[in-house]
This record gives sequence, structure tokens and C-alpha cells, in this order.
Amino acid sequence: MMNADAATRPPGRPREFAIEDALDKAIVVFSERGYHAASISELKEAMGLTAGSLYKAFKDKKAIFLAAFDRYKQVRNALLDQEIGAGTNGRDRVFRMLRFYAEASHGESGRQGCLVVGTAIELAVYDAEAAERVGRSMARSEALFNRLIHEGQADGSISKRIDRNATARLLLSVTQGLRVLGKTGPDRDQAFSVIDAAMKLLD
Amino acid sequence: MMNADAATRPPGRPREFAIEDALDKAIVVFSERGYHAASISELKEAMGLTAGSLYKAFKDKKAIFLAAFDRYKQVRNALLDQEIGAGTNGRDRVFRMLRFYAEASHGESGRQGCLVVGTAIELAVYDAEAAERVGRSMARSEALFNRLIHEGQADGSISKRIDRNATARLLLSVTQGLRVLGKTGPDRDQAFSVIDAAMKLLD
DNA sequence: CTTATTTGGAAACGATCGTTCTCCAACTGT
DNA sequence: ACAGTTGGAGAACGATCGTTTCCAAATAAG
Repeated sequence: MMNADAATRPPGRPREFAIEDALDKAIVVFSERGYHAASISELKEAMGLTAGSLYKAFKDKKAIFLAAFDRYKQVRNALLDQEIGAGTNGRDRVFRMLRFYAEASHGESGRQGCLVVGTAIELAVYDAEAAERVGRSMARSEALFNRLIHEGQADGSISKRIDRNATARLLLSVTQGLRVLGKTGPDRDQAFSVIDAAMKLLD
Repeated sequence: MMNADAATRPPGRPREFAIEDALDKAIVVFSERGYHAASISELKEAMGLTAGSLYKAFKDKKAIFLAAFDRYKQVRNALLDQEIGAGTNGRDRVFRMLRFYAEASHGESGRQGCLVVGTAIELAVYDAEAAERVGRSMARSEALFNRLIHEGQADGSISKRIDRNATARLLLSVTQGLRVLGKTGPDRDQAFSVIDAAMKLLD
């Protein structure tokens, strides 16, 4: 007889760990160490898995990395969208997006680093799949800035005279640059003074 | 009798290659591939040396990297200082500095990448010597922006109302961010539209 | 029950890593 | 000419890399 559960369990021994929990640990290792310096041994230990289990869940090291990247993007995008959703107008939403990056770029999370930036630097030039993911991530962020500026210009909170496309790209540069600086150390106040100054671009 | 040359040659067989030429090749490999992905085999081939010669000139792989980093900084700093020196006032010198980074961040040199950014992302968190070099490089650039803004405020080309410290850090973020974006591809026009928009920060 | 299928765990694989060693050639000062 | 010193070339080193294999355990289906 068929399994009555809503989701029928597949045959064979069930997996003893949640893939997403394991990927969350992998994200930390890949972010801090980078792709090449993160060895399978480190990943095994951080994810609490043995080599056998790892290679049954993922084809190879790159597959682990890409899955971690995709989960990172999914989680971060959800948090960012939620933060932006609380904004009251276009200018406020731009500020919240900048603040979101400034928050991530200092202290512990700043030192841990951004998987997108790390992938762009370390992998994108030689790996097409990585490059495509980085490109899509950057394009999404730029388009988001662009849309928020547009909304601000419509609701009167952002000057209609500014070049929307150039400013969106500029704000994207600022956020990616903050992620680089965050690796070696500006403190919270410095990161926030940067985005305060950047808000001038909307006048 | 003593050697009559101005610079007395040291004893032993003379080196058949110029260290600086070899480092220039190493810079390309380390910039494109990153520290960990750049193998000694690749470095050997690019630098035109055998393992023996490499390890007689440098203590280990990290020493090669740090020497390449130092030469990279020396060359880039000289070019940047020359470019800035041609500026007519503070605002023009800031623009030239931004243009210098925009120029490096697109096309072939953009794909090759910046050794400072790469080192910040890949090495700085775990290696104190690398972190110190990155920190000093960032501090120099920030101080330079700061000084140029100050000069502009003195000669009337930059508004006295702007926050010099915050704006200098912001411009530094923009340049480092451009280097990240340059890995995956904005073209020349896009890179320059970013710095044109950034000049608004000086009004 | 048996059979098929999948996972967990650990040992083991070949390949490549960074590094060292060895031998000889090229140069110095005496 | 000779001893001393360093560089060039390439073989070889142990360590670690990413990956595979093997076997016991766990589950579904017949």
C-alpha cells in the first residue's frame, strides 16, 4: 500500500541531517576561508558530516559551494526584502537597503564576508556557473536600487534630477566596497557614516 | 683588486633574471587566480623559472606573494601619484583618482582584478602580514582622498559643507566596489558613469 | 521474510600541493 | 689556478587535496 503521508518518503535509509542546516554551516566556512582554502576536511567538520555522506548529498566540492551560494542568496534576499518592505517611501527604502549592507559589513559578519563578493573575486573569472550567479546577484541588487530610486522620484522623496541608472550602479558599488572594507575592519560608526554620506546622492 | 663598478657584484653565480620582471608576471597570476588557486607550477611557468630558482629567490609561496603585493603597490602608487599630480585643483584631483580606478576596473584589467581587494577577501582574515598590508593600503587611499578633498575645500572647488572624513571613506568604498564589479563585467561607459555620479558628493 | 535502495562511517585512492635535495655550471676574490 | 659561493634544472619528498570504495545500518516494496 502507498504511504499515507503527504510527502511520500523515498526508498532507502533516510538522511540523518537537514541539508539546509549543513549548508548554513558551509556558508560560514566558504565565506571566511574562500572556495579554495576551504578544504573538504574543514567542511566535513563544520557541517558535522563524513566524506561519504557529503558526497552522497552533493556531486563534488563545487556543487556544495553552489548550493551554499544559492542558500545564502535566498536567505539574504528574504531578509533584505523584509527590511525594504518596512520603508515608508523611496528614499527611506534606499536608506534601509544601504543600512542592511552597512550592518553586514562591520564586526563579526564583516570579517566573515560576503559570499557574492568572494565568489566574484575568487571564482567568477574561471568558472562560468559561478560567474552567472554573481552576475545575476549584482543585476538584482542594481535593479532593486534602480526601482527604489524610481519610487522615490515618484513619491517626491528623491530628486527627479538625478541619473537613476548611474546612481543605482554607484550605490551598488558602495555596498560591494563596504563588504571589501569590512574584511579588515571599519567599525560600526564608520560603516554608517559612509551610508549617511551616500544619501546625499539622492538630493 | 676590487671591482671597479659602482655597485660591487656579490659573490657567486649571478641571477639570470630580474626579480622585478618575475614579480610582474607573478602579479598577473595572483591577481587573476588568487593566492590559493595560484599553484607553484603556474607561477613557475608564468615567471619562467624552475622550482629551484624560485625557492632561492624567495623563502616560500607567501614570500613570493608578499613581494608581488609590494611591487604591485609600488607601481600602482607611482602611477596614481603621477595622475593626481596633473590635476589643476582639489576637485580635479579627486576626479582623476576616481578615473584611475574606473580605468583599472573595466575590461581586461578589470577581469585581472586588484591584488589589494583579492588579498583583503582571501587572505586578510587569516594572515596578519597580509592584513597589515591591506590595512595600510586602504588607509593610504582614504587619507589621500581626505587630503584631496581638503585641498579642494581650500581652493574653492569643493564645498566646505561636506563631511571630509565620511566622504573620503565613501569614495574609497566606491573604488573598491568598482574593483569587485569589474570582475564580472561592467563596461567602460558604465564604470565612468559611476564616477561621474560620485562627483556629486563634492557639491 | 527477502530484495532493492539509500545513508553513515571509515579506510583508502591517485593526484597535486608546496618544498627540498642533488648535481653541475657560473661567477667571485685571493 | 683555486677555493668559496650562488644560481639553474629537475628529480624526489611528505603532506594534503578531492574523491571513491566498501560494509553495516536503515528504510520501502514485494
